[in-house]
Amino acid sequence: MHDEVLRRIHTRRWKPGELIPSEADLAREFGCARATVNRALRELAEDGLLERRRKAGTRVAMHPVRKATLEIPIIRTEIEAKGLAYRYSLISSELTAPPPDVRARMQAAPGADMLHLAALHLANGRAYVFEDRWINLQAVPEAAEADFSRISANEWLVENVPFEGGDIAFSALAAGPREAGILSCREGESLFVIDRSTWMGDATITMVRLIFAPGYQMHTEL
Amino acid sequence: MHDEVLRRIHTRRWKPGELIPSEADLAREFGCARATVNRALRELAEDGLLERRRKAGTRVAMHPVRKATLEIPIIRTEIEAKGLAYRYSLISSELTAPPPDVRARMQAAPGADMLHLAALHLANGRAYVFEDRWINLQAVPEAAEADFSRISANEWLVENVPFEGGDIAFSALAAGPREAGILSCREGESLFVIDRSTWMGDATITMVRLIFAPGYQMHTEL
DNA sequence: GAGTGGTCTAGACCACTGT
DNA sequence: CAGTGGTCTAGACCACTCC
Repeated sequence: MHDEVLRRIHTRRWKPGELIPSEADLAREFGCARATVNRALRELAEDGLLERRRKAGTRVAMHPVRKATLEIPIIRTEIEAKGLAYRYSLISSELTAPPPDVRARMQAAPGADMLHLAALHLANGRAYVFEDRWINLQAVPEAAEADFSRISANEWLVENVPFEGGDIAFSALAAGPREAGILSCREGESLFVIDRSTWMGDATITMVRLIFAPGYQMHTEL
Repeated sequence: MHDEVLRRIHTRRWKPGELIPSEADLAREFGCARATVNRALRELAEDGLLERRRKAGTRVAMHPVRKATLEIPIIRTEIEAKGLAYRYSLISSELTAPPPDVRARMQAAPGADMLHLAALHLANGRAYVFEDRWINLQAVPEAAEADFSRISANEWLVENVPFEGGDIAFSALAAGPREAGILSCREGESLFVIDRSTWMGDATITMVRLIFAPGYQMHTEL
């Protein structure tokens, strides 16, 4: 069912922009229940291949906005999945007041201290990614007790703190003196960067910047 | 239903790694049909929050591999969605034999020419992204007739050529002389890059490298 | 073998929305 | 207001996989 509809889209029997038969008609044509048709069409709509509106019917998407699904793994898992040896090193950990931009984006109380961590993840002994993170202790008080010299905040948070949502931004950054020193690369080299923040309820839990060593590629399929 | 299960995960009433009741049990508890429970749990499993195995049952994911869904829009649409004026400029178009790495990745016949395009997309008159693309004319012969000085290959392909899948890689690149010239930036500046290829059946349709002007961020939510 | 999820059927009511 | 998709019920059979 799902596959047959997909075939009709790919073979252009149903062309982009075209209205396709209603669920009831398709159920009759395929000799199956409407629920089956509904599920197939709903899945294809979630994949961006169909556009559905009540009363108006179902159309083949004019511009199939393909959605790439990025899996965001724990860094240790990502490195070990490549068959490399993982090592982790805490660079610094301090309780301090965040700079204004961080405080603003985390909607934190003016006087409150936060946990600021810097750490390096290594693959086969070579710098892989530098993690610069702020943790909101008002939202996650138990983070004050965690031993981030043993386990990375990345891993500890995923295992211990549930979250409802967050946002991610990907960009490129030229290595400054600090990044060059930590990642053992030349100043000015082009580095891949992920900025991420996660929230639960109305509290921002953590903000992190991941700066990857030169040559890093993030890969996914369509 | 879906939301209530989500609540139980977030409030840790069901903890990571824990086995939750079977669909039949939950249907009794919630006083609803098993199909309803099934749909809710299936969706949460697709989001990476649950792990399901026949006979073994359903568990709360230990490491909730959150999946960020990237929407890959047409460049014109992306620029216009930001409220900026879109302009497009074809830099070069030639029919030529691809370099060995391109030919290898596209699994093309040794002697075959391909269409090689270079183009610039502008937002409010400023360089936004440089598009360097190869199109496999064996897979898409009608591309030879298209007028890529009028419509970008990006847009033409999305509208005219269906595809089954592809892969995307994101990385960072230091601007060389060519990129600096085209994107009006300094040599050595750090640029965000997307490499994408798409296929249909067993033929690779196109390979494209998108090099974005400095400061570009790709953004999504979790 | 037994218990789980995966998928389907047949039917129902509802919510939205274009005409 | 009529037609569409959105969601649900109650029941069934099957496929897989752990024991």
